[in-house]
Amino acid sequence: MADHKKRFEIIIQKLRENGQKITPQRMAIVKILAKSTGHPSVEDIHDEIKKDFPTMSLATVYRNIVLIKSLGEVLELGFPDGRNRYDGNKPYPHPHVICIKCKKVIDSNLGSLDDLKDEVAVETGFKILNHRLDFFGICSNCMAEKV
Amino acid sequence: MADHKKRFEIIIQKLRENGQKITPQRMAIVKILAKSTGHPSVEDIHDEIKKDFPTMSLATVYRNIVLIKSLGEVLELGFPDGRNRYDGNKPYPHPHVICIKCKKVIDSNLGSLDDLKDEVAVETGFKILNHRLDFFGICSNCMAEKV
DNA sequence: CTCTCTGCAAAGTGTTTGCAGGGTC
DNA sequence: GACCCTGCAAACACTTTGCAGAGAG
Repeated sequence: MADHKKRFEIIIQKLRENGQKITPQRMAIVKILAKSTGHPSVEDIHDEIKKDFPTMSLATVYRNIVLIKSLGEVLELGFPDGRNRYDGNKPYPHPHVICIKCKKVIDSNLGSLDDLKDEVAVETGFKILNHRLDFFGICSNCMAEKV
Repeated sequence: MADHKKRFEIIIQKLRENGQKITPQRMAIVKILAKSTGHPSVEDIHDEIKKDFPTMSLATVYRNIVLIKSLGEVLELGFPDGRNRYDGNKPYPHPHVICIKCKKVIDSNLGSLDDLKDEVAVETGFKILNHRLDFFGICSNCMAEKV
């Protein structure tokens, strides 16, 4: 089974277990999140779904993302421009590389921060629950453009 | 000369070099940013200054932060709760450790990410300009509280 | 049949901007 | 004296919320 198909089933299952109802809108949102390799914003998701579902409301997207986030099944990428992006395919913390020109976001597969996390915990006395590591720069496409 | 005094002079000097005028409001803002070990929000800064300067406007704080940010003399910490914090004492990227209960932010002195940055650049083809590394958790104070 | 979910519109929150008067250089 | 800066209030962008009707289980 394809990876994003699996993720879709997992999220839907988790919703069911929590007594949530499976509405068509909810399925459409989960479907996009499950294969969210493009790190869509709420508006991206809304636009995408409106193609087949013209009455879909932005509020519904927001509400469902809050819900799925509370189940730990989607990762929110806080964005400097105030437009958050979401990753429901890899909902655990992992490094992102972000182009400040075209806003493209790609995942990096490098570097576990577990050691550093432990060191920081000792240094500060915190119990570390979570982290985020983002690199900002210019992607090769944007660099190639002579603007 | 104390560290934050030095930072104050550096920022003021940089403003002068850029042809900006040194107003009392601006000095007050720079003074707080220069010793911003507490990582104040815009509202924190505004509140602090209003004690001696009751007519100080929020808009002025925002405008000055944009200006100083454009000179590279203050670091903006994007916050999940949408209330940004600022560090004008160490304006270069460095790891932060954030308590999700009391919102306290402290600096970590560990870990250079230069190696990782180079690896990510090779992996993705990006030219990396910047990064951010934040750990979220519970500080020892909040852990001690039986709430 | 019950109880949650949706769509709509209004309200909220943090930030930015237009304008006219005031202050720095 | 020229031009930038400030304070005020309105405008903005994103997100959240109240309500009444629709739909899942």
